[in-house]
Amino acid sequence: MPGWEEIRDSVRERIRVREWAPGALIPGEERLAADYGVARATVNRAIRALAEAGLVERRKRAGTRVAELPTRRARLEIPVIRREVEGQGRLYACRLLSARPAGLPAEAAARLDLPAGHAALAFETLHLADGRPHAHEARWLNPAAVPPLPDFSQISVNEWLVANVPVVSGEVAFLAEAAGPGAAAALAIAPGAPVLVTERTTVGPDGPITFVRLSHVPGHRVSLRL
Amino acid sequence: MPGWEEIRDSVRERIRVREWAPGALIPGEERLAADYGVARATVNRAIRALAEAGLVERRKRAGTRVAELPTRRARLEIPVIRREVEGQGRLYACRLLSARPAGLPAEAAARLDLPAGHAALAFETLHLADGRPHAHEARWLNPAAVPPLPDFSQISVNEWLVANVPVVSGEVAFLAEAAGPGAAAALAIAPGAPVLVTERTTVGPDGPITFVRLSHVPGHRVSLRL
DNA sequence: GCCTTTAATATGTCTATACATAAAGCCGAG
DNA sequence: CTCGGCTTTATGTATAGACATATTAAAGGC
Repeated sequence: MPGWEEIRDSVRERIRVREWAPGALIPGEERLAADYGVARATVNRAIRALAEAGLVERRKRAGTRVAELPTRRARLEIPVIRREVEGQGRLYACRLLSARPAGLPAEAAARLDLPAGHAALAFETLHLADGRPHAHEARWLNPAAVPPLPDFSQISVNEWLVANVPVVSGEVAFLAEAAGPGAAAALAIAPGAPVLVTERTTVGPDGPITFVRLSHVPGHRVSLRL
Repeated sequence: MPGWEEIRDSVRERIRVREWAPGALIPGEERLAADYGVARATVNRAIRALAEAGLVERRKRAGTRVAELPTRRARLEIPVIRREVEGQGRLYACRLLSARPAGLPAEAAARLDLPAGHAALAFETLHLADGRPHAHEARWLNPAAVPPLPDFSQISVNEWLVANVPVVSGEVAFLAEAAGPGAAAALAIAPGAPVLVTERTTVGPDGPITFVRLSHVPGHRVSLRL
């Protein structure tokens, strides 16, 4: 008696060998349930898993069809930097370079959907791995959206936020740019060297929370498994 | 009578307001089901969704506890480039710059877990959006792992692979580097300009399939929603 | 006291059944 | 011929009950 995972695998295989071509309808749950000799709920679980993986598309009444161009989906687990570093067996440390009130620069304002110049707190942090620069963080925090701040000499801004402010939605983006003077100095690299930048915007229940730009040391790879 | 999504939201909220602190056990399914007045399966569906989102961790017998550092997960939908470009309302085109047998270079070999110099097919493709360079693709294909190849003047290598070769596992990585001479010429940018590179490795049922390096035009952002 | 076996327990899954919901397609009114 | 509304149908969700499985905690043997 097959379980839902076996049915999922079997259906995936039947799609692979083109028993059902891309774009074609596959049999309904009722039918598959009878074929496999299981209850419809079991088939539902299996096909739903394939739908979540993007291999099939389901619509009520219209049935389930094999996706035309199976969009692969990768999951990125966004790590707290400390964990990422420690996960590589290296010693983590961070230094708060500056923390001061500041108006939002245009780019941060646009990402946070707030007016440029909006009152914010600006943080600059250097993350270290084994004592050497790992990433330079520039962060703008919307004070209206977070509880009173603690003393950030003890805990990194990021970790405090992760643990204390609920996130409703957000965005992560990757881009490449030439290292700016601030980041280059902090990371001890040549200005203009290509750096991988991850930008993160998070929105909480009380509005936009924070916008972070992380400039990674050259050679850094962000990797996701499929 | 609440559905599983409402229960999921309710539990998420109760975690948010610290009714159950990070690391703490939350009540068992049986108990929650009684509290909410639903069947256990409904609670199971709700809590499982939270577990998949990384907000709680479940273990048999041990129960469900609130995750200590809620690792946010982002989903990246890896688009066929044509779709990505067309999704922005721009006209897509691609030009196959070269296609020839070649030994695997060291980097590609390492990623594919094949010996350096292993027989492969090397492709170079330029992707265009609205007639202007969008990305430069260097690809190595393991001929042993794919069916006979079609004529790639009609369809892009990528699209043919997506539609014709099943992928078992793989990896996507982002990094920044200075544009190499080949990519710089193809993209019509200054050599040494910072470019975002996405590397993709895919493995199929018959072994490693392909390794791709996509060099994007400066200013390109890859963005994921949380 | 320490190690092994056993029982208790929370989650995981399956079943059979029922009703809800969305949307495709039919059909009649205008 | 077109626009609503109705019917049909596949998926979505809920339920009570059962058994499976993984783990922990307790009981037992040495």
